[in-house]
Order: sequence, then structure tokens, then C-alpha cells
Amino acid sequence: MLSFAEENYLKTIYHLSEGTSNPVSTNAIADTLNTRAASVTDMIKKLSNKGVVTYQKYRGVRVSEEGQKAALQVIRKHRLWEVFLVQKLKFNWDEVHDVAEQLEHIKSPLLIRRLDEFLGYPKYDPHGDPIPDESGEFKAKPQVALSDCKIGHDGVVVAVKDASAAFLQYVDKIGAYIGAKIRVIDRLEFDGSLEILIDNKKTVFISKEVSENIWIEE
Amino acid sequence: MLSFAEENYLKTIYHLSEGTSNPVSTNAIADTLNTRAASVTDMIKKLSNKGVVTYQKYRGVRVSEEGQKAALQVIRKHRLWEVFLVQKLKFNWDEVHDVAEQLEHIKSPLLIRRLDEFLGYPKYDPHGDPIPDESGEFKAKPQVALSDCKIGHDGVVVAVKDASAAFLQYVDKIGAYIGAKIRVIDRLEFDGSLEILIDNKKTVFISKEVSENIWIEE
DNA sequence: TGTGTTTTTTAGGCTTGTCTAAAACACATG
DNA sequence: CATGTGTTTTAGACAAGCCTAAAAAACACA
Ligand SMILES: [Mn+2]
Ligand SMILES: [Mn+2]
Ligand SMILES: [Mn+2]
Ligand SMILES: [Mn+2]
Repeated sequence: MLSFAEENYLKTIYHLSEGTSNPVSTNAIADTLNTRAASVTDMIKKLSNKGVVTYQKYRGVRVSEEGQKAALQVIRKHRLWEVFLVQKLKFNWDEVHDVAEQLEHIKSPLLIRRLDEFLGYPKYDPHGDPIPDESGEFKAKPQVALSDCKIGHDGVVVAVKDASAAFLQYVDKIGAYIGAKIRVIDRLEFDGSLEILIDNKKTVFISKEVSENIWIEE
Repeated sequence: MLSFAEENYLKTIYHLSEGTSNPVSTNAIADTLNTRAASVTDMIKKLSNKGVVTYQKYRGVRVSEEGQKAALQVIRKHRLWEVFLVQKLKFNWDEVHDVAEQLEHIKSPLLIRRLDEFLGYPKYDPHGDPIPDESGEFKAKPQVALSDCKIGHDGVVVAVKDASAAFLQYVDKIGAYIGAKIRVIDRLEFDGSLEILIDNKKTVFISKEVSENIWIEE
């Protein structure tokens, strides 16, 4: 059984591993969790002893098969609770993440199975991220970041990749909700910022950073 | 802000104070929480420093005004989650307590307000216990334990006072649900056990201990 | 009121999860 | 390939929450 802290570290390592085959660095974990490198090293040793990560001194850390399973169950819980909060309790999508960070650690297999059923077995959370099933399977929608789109390319928003309230409120404000249609009008080579057309209605300028966090269908 | 452990101690002290004006003893707390007296003394000092209990060495502990407020909010959360689990997620009443013990520590005023709304502002939890409102107000149904009823007395079950799965399953089995009509047929002076008639249908013999935990309207 | 028993507190220790400071290591660069 | 810089680990410390064993206080009752 993993503690809250262990689950948080494992989930972070899993997320930092996504999309690369490289091991995750101590500093990257410390930055994400707002802890110090020394604390991370301590925790990595514990996780390694429990068999959920593999680790070579100075060489970074990887999630093991078993660790991946555990991480995906925490992610499953996080995202199911987010769906619950938005769909049943009328939370805005920028209000759910911090509460889900707490709820994801509740230990009760029955609870999460019944919650899933109650919600109608949702496949995606309010931010477009896929929800793993009980055995850890999930399928992300094919997607590409606006920052990687050519000028003229268009598509429908399927996911946003930053969970901060500030970012989500901004996305709300410009109207780039999930389901909104976006066309890339122009890119400023100077700073990578974009001019985009939203729902064929209004034109907005967004920074490179914002464009890296809004993803449209591929 | 109280930690999980602090909330659990405070809630326990509050419950042990109910119905008496005496201070709560160190041993009583240790027994309830399955910890040792020494651990209780340590924690009482912390709670006392935070102002949620008043404490005199060797004289026991009392919940302060502020502590009572905090305890009632934890109890409110516990009972609202129990209602959610039974009404929305189809848990049996004997399955909810342990999960609610975890959920009661989630910190989010918005969550609990919305949950209350979602559930239709319930006044009682699945075991008949009253749910405090946001300001800590609640009203228990006038009630009396079967063990305190005279022979011939009857009434409707309004609460059960033991949260253990074993007890609740037994209550299920004999059919003494909340709402069931009970008549006290006879009492065996030897061991205080009772013969009761349930819903005018069947007669059951229950131990004194059971009769102390089933309460009917007064 | 003295004495034995029970309750409570103190003393000291352990684990988890965190920190700072210092040492060890890896790696880019010249 | 030596060296300097940044990264990672180690060493040592601390708070929270628990424990056991021993001391102190309260209580019961002869
Ligand atoms: Mn989230
Ligand atoms: Mn999400
Ligand atoms: Mn309960
Ligand atoms: Mn209850």
C-alpha cells in the first residue's frame, strides 16, 4: 500500500515519463512537486525498494510495470473525481484540480467502481484527458498542440494541458473551450505567438506558452 | 488548519463528550482510537495549544467552543458523504463508514456546500444521525434506546448507534431497519436481553448490547 | 489517613517526510 | 583529457505521530 506522498511522487514520475523513453531526473521531480532534490532522492529509494520504480544512482528513475499500474489507478481516480465535480456538483473546470488532488488518494475500490458507474463510464475528463479503466487501459484522442500547427490548419479543441486555474480561466475568457473550432491564422516568428480564429467568430492573439497547452484533434 | 490525525482526535473527544458534562479521559480516547494513552497525552497538548480543547493535567479534556465548531464540520462531512454513498452510489449502510472516515478529511468548503445541495440538504444520515448545517446547528429526532423502553412500549426505529458492519448486517438480517416498527414484548432480567416484535410480523430475541444500539422515536 | 491500584504523564525512541549544507558525481567545454 | 559547472547524493537535523517503559498523580478503600 502506497502512502499519499508515495502516490504523488509516483504519479509525477509517470507524467514526466510520458512521451519520452528517457529516465526522469531528480530535479524535474523536485520542481514539479515543489520539494528539494534531497527529498526526492530519499523518496526514490523508498519507491525503488517497493518495486514501483527502477533507479540507478545519478542516472534518473523509471516507472516499473507495477508502478505504472499503480500510477494509472491514481490518475483514473483523479480524473473520475474531476468529472464528478463538473458534471454532478457544477464545478467549473478551473476549480476541480486541487480537490481532485485530495480525492485521488481515497482508498476504496468499491467507491471508484461505483463512481465510474454513476458517471456513466466517462472516457475523458473535463480537460480532455483520457480516463484509464480498471486495468489501466485508455485511449487519448489523436491530438496536436496549436504550437505545432501550420498556418491555416484548423480543428476542434480536444484537450488543455495545464491544470492551473489561471490558465483555464484565460481559456474560458477567449472561448477556446473543449469543442471550440480553432484556425491558426498567423504565427509571429519573433516570439512564437499565434493569431487564431475561434469558432469562426473572433480573432485572438495567444502566447507561445498558451499555444503549447491547447490541443486540437489531429 | 487541523491535520487528519488532529481532526480524528477532536471528533472522538467531541463524541465522548456527548451526553455528559464530565471531561473526557485519556484512556477513553485511547480505547476509541486504538492508540496508547501516551500518544493521546501528546496529541491533547497539541490540540490544547491550538485552542480547540481545554485541558488540565490529570483532569481530562473538554472541547472548546471553537473546537466544537470544527468537530461538527468534520461530522457534517462524514454524514453527508455517507448519504452520498448510500443514495447515489448504492452502498449498503454497513459499507459506508470506513470510506466516510477518509472522505471526511477532504478540505474544500465549496465541495461540501455543493454536495449538500446535490443531496437535497438531507437532515439525517443513513444511520439516523442528524447532519449539522454549515453553522453547526442540528436537531436529533427525540429518541430512546430499546434497552430503556418498558415492556409493551412500541415505536419506529429512528437511529442505530453502532457503525460496525457486523452490527449493521445483523440489524439488516432481523429487519430492524430505520422506519421499522418495534414493540418490546419481554425483557429477561437475567442478562437484560429483549424479546421484540418487528413490523408486527416476527418476534426476535436481541441481546442487551444490541438493544442499547437500536433507538426508536420517543 | 495510609496504602495499594489505576490512570496519566514523562522520557526516550522509531518512522515518514521534509529541509539545508556539504560531498560526490556527470558532463560540457576548451 | 583536464577542469569547471550543474546535478545528485549523503549527512545531519527537525516536526508529526506513534510506541514502550518508568515515574508521578489520582483514586479507592481498609
Ligand atoms: Mn487535474
Ligand atoms: Mn484533468
Ligand atoms: Mn459513520
Ligand atoms: Mn452514520
